[in-house]
Amino acid sequence: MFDRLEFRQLLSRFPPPDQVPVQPSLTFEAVPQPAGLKVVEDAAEAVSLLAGAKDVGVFTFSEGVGRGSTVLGVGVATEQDTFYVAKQDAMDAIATTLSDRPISGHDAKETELALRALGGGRRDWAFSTFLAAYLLGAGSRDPRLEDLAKEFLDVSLVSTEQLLGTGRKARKPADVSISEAAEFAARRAEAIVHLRPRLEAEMRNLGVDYLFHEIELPLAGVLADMESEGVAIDVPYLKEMQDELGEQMVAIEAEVEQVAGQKFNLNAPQQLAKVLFEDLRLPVGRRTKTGYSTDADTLETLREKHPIVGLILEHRQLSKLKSTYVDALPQLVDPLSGRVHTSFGQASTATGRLSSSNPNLMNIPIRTELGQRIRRAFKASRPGHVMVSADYSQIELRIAAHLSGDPKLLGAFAAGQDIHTATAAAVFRIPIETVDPNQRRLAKVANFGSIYGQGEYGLSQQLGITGDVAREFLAQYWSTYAHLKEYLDKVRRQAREEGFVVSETGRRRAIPDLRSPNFQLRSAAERMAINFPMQSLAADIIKIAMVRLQREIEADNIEGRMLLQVHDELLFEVPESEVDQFAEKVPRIMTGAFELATGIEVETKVGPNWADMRKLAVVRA
DNA sequence: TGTATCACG
DNA sequence: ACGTACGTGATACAT
Repeated sequence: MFDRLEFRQLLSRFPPPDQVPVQPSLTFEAVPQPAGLKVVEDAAEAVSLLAGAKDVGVFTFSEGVGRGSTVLGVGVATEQDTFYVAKQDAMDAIATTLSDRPISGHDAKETELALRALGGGRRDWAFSTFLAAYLLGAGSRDPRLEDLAKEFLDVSLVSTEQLLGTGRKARKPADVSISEAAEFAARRAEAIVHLRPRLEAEMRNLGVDYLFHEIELPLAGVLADMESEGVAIDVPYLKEMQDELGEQMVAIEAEVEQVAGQKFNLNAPQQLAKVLFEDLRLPVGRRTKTGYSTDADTLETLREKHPIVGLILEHRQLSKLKSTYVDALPQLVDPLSGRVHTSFGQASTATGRLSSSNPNLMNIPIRTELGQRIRRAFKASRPGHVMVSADYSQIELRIAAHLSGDPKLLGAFAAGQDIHTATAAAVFRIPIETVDPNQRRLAKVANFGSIYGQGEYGLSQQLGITGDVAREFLAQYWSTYAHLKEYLDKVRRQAREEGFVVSETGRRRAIPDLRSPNFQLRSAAERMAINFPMQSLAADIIKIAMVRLQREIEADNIEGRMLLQVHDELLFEVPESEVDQFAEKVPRIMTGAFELATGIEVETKVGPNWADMRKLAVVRA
């Protein structure tokens, strides 16, 4: 998103909010000349070098990433010393000694996992250059330590690419000499210690210090816990499904060959487009950069025109779900734990949401019958345990009501009404009891569209109605929620003036295209600006809840564990004996995480797996 | 490496 | 007249 993170430039796009005092000048003492770098072999000596240090910076040098990595050495820096430890007993001693004191690192979650692998316990983190840079830059790319050191310290660190090389000349971390590894890791630890006061000042200046200390930094440890915990999947069950789906796909492929009169690769959009639009002469819909679009929306409009279309849509679904989940998940089971361990991205989104990768457990299917079958594979595996889930109801629309103060929207939430039904009643001016399912569907699409900045055309496409009908519907919608409209217009206007947006918690997003002369780019930027305050506050509310929940779970010394977060949902694996405790704890903390004018509603469920769950309670507070 | 597609909130 | 809903990550294909 941002070309080679130009932090100074970025910061200039982020003037501080009025209520935060502007520091007259952010100047710092010069970075001390690099001190002599020691390679320490003796465990007792390594530990003694930590005595009396105010801050300890740590950079672990590992083979592999995340949980499964092997730590090859640890770079450590204090105000006095910079050293590197590569001998196992000395690394273990360092990790243990650092267990009971806050330390500074680059990526706190990754370093935490590495230190735990060395036998260190949980710790509180004092600082993370990675998370600070994320909050300062609000970019969507992973902030790199060498860029920060260059920008804020004018120090050139050896980059990972320089150390290991790229392409076929690349070498493994294990093949790096001790002295090179020491220079790499210890200088990084040193840079972390030197960066800390500078980045802390920048964060205070920008008003993101609350977010940093109260949310992101403690969350890093929670995410490390969740990644370590993992989630069990039923591998034999998925293997069975693999065969079944494979057979179904082969059958459909044969049918398609019959109907089309030729054999081709159904997964290749270009081949498919040729068959549909040239050979079978079906009416062309949307176009892409490279040719005819064959996406599901387009194919759906052709369903009645030719029997091949339905077959292709079915094959698409099977192929997607089989390759992405049924085939992939069993291969990602960790042989040691027997579970899958995702990686949560804590600094990879522009809105403050988390992301999940390797595997992505935030997009496990749920909407279709086949999707439900896949979700069923995620199960409570420990004896006597069950899954408990808790999700926020309509959190973004509640936030929209809260931020806009729209009386109609607030009133509907206050009355405990189904928000889409209430919207339909108001827009169609009919009694709420008489709203039919189609009217509710229209209202639901409009409600979601409004928080994404959707316009008339988008709505008409989404609903399959004409532009005229969409215009009339939207006119009624916006006259119903006139205050919401006013609020969204204000966000758009202010964003355009300032070039960035700020959330309730102080989270920021720079959107340079807000000033683009190009209508299309500018419009897209405005939609991002409109959505940001709602999506990002929702992200922060659940993050606050996660931090508080994990603290309470630890303090109460109970067995149940937080496993996953999926934007507005938390998933736990708990002993049956603790279900009542979680059913009280989880909604209390989730609803108490932030005060919204609408109140917050949380629904809890329990069951043997992630698909078959019965409702426990709906808690409003 | 880029594009199209589609899984989720 | 423009083009058309926000935020992600994984897969397969084509280059």
